[in-house]
Amino acid sequence: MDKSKQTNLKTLAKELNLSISTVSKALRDSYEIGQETKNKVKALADKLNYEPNPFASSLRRKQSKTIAVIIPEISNNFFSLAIDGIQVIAQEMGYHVLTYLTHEALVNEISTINHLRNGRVDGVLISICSENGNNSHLSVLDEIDIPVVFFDRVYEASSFAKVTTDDYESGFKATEHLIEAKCKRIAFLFASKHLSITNKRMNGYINALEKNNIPFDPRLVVECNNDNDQSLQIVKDFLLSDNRPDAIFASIEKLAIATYHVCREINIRIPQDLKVISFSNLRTASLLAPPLSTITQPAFEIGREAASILFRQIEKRDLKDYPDRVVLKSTLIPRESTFF
Amino acid sequence: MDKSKQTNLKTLAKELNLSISTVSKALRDSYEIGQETKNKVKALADKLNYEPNPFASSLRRKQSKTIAVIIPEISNNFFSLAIDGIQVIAQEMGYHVLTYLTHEALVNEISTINHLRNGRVDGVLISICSENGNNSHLSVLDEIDIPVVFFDRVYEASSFAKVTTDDYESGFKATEHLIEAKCKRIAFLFASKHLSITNKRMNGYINALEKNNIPFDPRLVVECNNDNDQSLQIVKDFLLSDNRPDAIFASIEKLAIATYHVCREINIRIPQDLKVISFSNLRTASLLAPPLSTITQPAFEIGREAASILFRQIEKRDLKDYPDRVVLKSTLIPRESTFF
DNA sequence: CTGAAAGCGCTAACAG
DNA sequence: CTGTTAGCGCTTTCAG
Repeated sequence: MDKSKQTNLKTLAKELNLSISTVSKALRDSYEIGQETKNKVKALADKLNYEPNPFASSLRRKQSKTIAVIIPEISNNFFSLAIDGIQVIAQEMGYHVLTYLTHEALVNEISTINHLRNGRVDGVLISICSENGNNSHLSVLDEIDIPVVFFDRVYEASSFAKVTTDDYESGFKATEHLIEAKCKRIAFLFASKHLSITNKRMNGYINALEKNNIPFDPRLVVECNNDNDQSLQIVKDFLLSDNRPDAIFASIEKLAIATYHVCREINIRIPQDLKVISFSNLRTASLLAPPLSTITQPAFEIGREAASILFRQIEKRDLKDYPDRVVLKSTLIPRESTFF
Repeated sequence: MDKSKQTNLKTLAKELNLSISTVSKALRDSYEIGQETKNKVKALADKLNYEPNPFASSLRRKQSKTIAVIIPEISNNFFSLAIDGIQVIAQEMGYHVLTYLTHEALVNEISTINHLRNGRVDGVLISICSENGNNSHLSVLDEIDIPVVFFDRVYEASSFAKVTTDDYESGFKATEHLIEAKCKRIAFLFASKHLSITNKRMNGYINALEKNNIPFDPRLVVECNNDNDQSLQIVKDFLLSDNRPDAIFASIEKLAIATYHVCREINIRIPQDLKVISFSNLRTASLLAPPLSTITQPAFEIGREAASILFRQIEKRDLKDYPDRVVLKSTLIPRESTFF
C-alpha cells in the first residue's frame, strides 16, 4: 500500500506556494502568520485530510503525547473500570494510551518498563504485579526519568504519586461488619503477600479483631494465589477442615467467587453457615445467590484521578502542585451474604 | 528531567570509536558486522540500557510496530477478554497496542480513525460502535491504507477481514432452547438495530420460531439501548404490560442483567414465570439467582484470532494467505434460568 | 509576516 | 567488514 500518498507539510507547501515552515506555523496557529494565510492553509489541510506525522513531531519535540498503562490483567472488573477512567481523561487531554499487561509476572513488568526508556511515552500509570519478591526492579522507573503514578497496587517505598482506596479502613470496616453479624471465626483470604493492598486490608482486619477482643488466629489467614483452580482447591480444603471459619473476608473479588463456588459444591449455606464479604466491583453482586456484600472500590475514579495527576505532572513538570497521595474511599454495601 | 541523558547511537559510537551506522548494524545483527564488534557493541548497549528511539526508527522505516484497538467500551466482559487475547498476540509479536474507546459514539469513532491517518499504527482492530446510522464513515478506513480487521461487531459491507462468532446459529439455538422449555411467547431484546450481530441473532430467533411453527410477533421484539437506566425502564414496562412474554432472549449481557433486576423488583420468578437466556461472558453466570443460561462467546479467542490475522496482513502484505472471515463458535450453556 | 536551514535519532544505500 | 551520507517529516531558531 502506497505510503507516498500521505499528505505532509511538503505537499501542502508546494500546493500553496508557501514554505514548509510557514505551513507548519499556520497549522499550529502561530502569531507569526497572517489570518488569510492560515485560512488557506487550514482549508487545504482539511481537504487533503492532513494529519501530522506523529513520529517526526515526537522526534523533534521530544514528547509523544502518549502514556503507558501497565496493569496485571484486564479481564478484571476493577482494572477495566480503572482503564475506562484513565481513557476518559487521556482522550480529553489529547493523549494516546498504550496498554501493557504483565499477567502478574515480574519479568514482564520489568521488560515493559525497560522498553519505556526511550521516550515512547511521556508518563506511566502502573499497578504493580503480585509477584514482587523485592521491588528493586522498580528502580528502573526512577531511571527513565518521566512522571509515574501508581494506582491501587502501589509500591509504598517509591516517591512517585500514588492513588489508592482506603484499604486499611475498608478492611477494618469489613471485619467489623462481620463481627456485628456475630461472627467469631473470621477468615481473611488473600492472593499475594507482597502487595501493600493485601497488607493494609489485613491490618484493618487484624486491628478490627483486636478492638473487638477477638483473638487473632493465624490459621484463619489463608493464602491463595492467582490461579483460579488452585485457589478453589485451597478454599475447599480450608472450608472442609476442622479449622473452618464462620465468615470469610475475601481481599479480592476472585476469592469471593471461588468461595461461592466451593460453598455450592460442598453445600455450605451462605449466610447461615458462612458469611462472606469481599472487595469487589462485580456489577452482578446484588444478583448472586445470595447477593454478595461488597466493599466497592471507586475504580473508575481511581483511574481518572491517577490519570489527571499524571497529566498535571507531564504538562508542568516544575510546579509541584500535585498531591503525592490520593485516597479515594470505598463503600461497604451490605447484602444478604452477611445477613445475621 | 534531563532527556540528554538518554543513550543513543551517537553515544555508543563515540564511546566505542565506531561509526553510528556500524553500531546500528551491530545491534540489528547485520551480517555485515564482525562477531567481535557485535559483542562489544551489545555489551555497551546493555550496560548503558540503550533502547532505540522509536520515533526516529518509525520515521525512517515507515512502520510503528504499533496497532490500534478501537472498541465501544472496555468495562464489558466480552471486550476485556477480547483485548486480553489481542494483547497476548501483540506482546508475542513485539507490537505495542494503543486502545481507543468510542463509548458507542459515532463522532468518537470517526475522529479516532482519522487520527490514524498518519502512520501512527501499522494496523487496526475494530469493533464498531452501535450508533451507526449509515456506515459511510468507515470509508475512512479504506483511505488510510493499512490493514484492518473487524471483530465481533463487524461492518458487513466492508472488504476487510472479519472475526465473529456464529451469531445466527447461536440465536437460533438459544431460541430453540427456549422452545424446548415449552415457551410460547419468546421475546428478543436488543440495544442497537444497526449492528449486524443484532440482526444475525434476531434472524436466528425468527427462523427458529418459524421452524417450530410459532408465529413471529413483532411486539415481542424489544428495542432497548445503551443506557442502563433507560433499558431497565423499558424492560420493566414490557414485563408489566399485557404483552408480557414467557421467555426472554437477551442479545447482549447487560439486557439480561437488566431483566434480572426488573424481575427481582416486580417479583417475577425465573424460570417459573419467565425463562431467560442471554449472550454473555459473565464469569458469575452460574452463581446468579438463578444461574443464567448463556450463549458464551469465545471472546479471548476472537481477540487472539483477529490479532493474528492482522499481523499476518501487516507482515506480509502481498501474500493474501489470510482468511477474510473467521467464525468461532459460541457455546450454549443451559442453566436454571431456562429450566422447565 | 514569510522563508531558509539545521537537526531530532535512526536506517539504508553506497563507497571504500 | 566499516564508514559516509542522505534523508524520514517535522519544529524551531534566525534572517529577511
